[in-house]
Amino acid sequence: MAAKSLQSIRGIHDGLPAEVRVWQRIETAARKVFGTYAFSEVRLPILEPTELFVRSIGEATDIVSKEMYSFTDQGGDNICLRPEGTAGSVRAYLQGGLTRSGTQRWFYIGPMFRRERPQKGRLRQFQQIGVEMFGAAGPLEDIEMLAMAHAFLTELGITGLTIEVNSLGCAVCRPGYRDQLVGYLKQRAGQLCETCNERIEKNPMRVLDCKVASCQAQLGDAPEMVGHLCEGCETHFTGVKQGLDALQVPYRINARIVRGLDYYNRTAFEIVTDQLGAQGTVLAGGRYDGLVEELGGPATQAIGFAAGLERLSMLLGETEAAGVDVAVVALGDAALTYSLKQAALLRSEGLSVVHCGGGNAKRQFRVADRESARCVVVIGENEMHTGLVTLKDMATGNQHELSIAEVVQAISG
RNA sequence: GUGGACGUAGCUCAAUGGUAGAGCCCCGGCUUGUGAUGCCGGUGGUUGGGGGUUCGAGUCCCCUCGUCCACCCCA
Repeated sequence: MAAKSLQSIRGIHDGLPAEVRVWQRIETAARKVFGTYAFSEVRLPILEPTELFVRSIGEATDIVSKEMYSFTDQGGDNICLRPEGTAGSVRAYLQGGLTRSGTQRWFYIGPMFRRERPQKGRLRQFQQIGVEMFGAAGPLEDIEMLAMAHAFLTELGITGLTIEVNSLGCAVCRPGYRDQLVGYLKQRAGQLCETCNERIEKNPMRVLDCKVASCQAQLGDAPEMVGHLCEGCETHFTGVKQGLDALQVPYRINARIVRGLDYYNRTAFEIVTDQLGAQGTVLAGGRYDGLVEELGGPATQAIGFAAGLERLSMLLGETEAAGVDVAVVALGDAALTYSLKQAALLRSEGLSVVHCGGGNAKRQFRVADRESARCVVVIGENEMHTGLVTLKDMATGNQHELSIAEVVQAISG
């Protein structure tokens, strides 16, 4: 608590070694699994024109209306820190001229920014692992997307997750359903909570998953989107369900999943846990068939999802530090330079080596212990003369005089 | 943006309005070529910051910053 004036910004945290180890575990799993589905990594800008998100996410959404870090730069351009990854991906897809290059399967890992009040599982700078597929027509891509998300979380060994799937309909069937729902809600407006009354006009589907018990009590027979799908959406949704069944991907229909962002249609899904308090959504996504065209490209069906790295991390627990292979203890000033050379030799063989800094033996062994070194190589004047080193196994306490080559053999083998 | 809880040593936490402490960690010694277990000693704090009440504030009041939890919303 010492230096008060120099703190990171509220809700923006440091990734220190213990945390980053867990992130890397997640990233490794993502690269492995997404690779098996032939997805390629993209690295996209963190700064984007503000207009991009206004046009894609929707001006009325909370993200755009109050959560974006946007500002005017020295040249007068209105730019912002990206609040999510899909809009930028679409922008890059179009800008890169890839609309005639066949299906694009992308994933990315990186920070996103939203100026919200921080709480459990919610930060102002957070990291997402996102996946986008452009040129994804049928239910088949939806199925593979869900299967890939499932495989990813399975690879991580996270249990207690539920895959929830819904269909949000499309421009054909959603408006009619919406009207019907609004009518239903208006009849019961008196019994609904204050926020739900605000939601009736702004985002009526959100009323369906209100947490207030008295609201839920009113909504038992509320109309649901899945009961009002047009023929195209119905066929699509049925195809998705059949495919998931065939692949034995466990899921349940949650007719009350709502997507906050304007661009979603048809398949929407969330993978949720009950272990993270109010922020139970660990991974979420869906289809956004209209967005590419909306942003000036050719009509292109697309689907994607994003997972919150920090939320996943909270479900995994600590990852043990790798620990160094060898700690070098140099005894006597005469052996210092020589010991540095021996350390370099060990490193050139690929071992991870810490030099304990010379000085008294006890201190150096304590350093070796704190570094969780598997072995200590002791180098003093005796060793300099014989050309050998003393290798001590820190677990057993046994030690022998060996050549460097034998040390490498003993540790690697 | 709204509401609630909290902020004391590097960490985890004590201290009826009356001299700021403990455990762990760290450093040193017992042992100048041997760690993790022992014993002895030591460093470390403007009690988040600022103001107020009081003879006296870590403790009470106000403001501010931050953390956590929830709402809103979302990964």
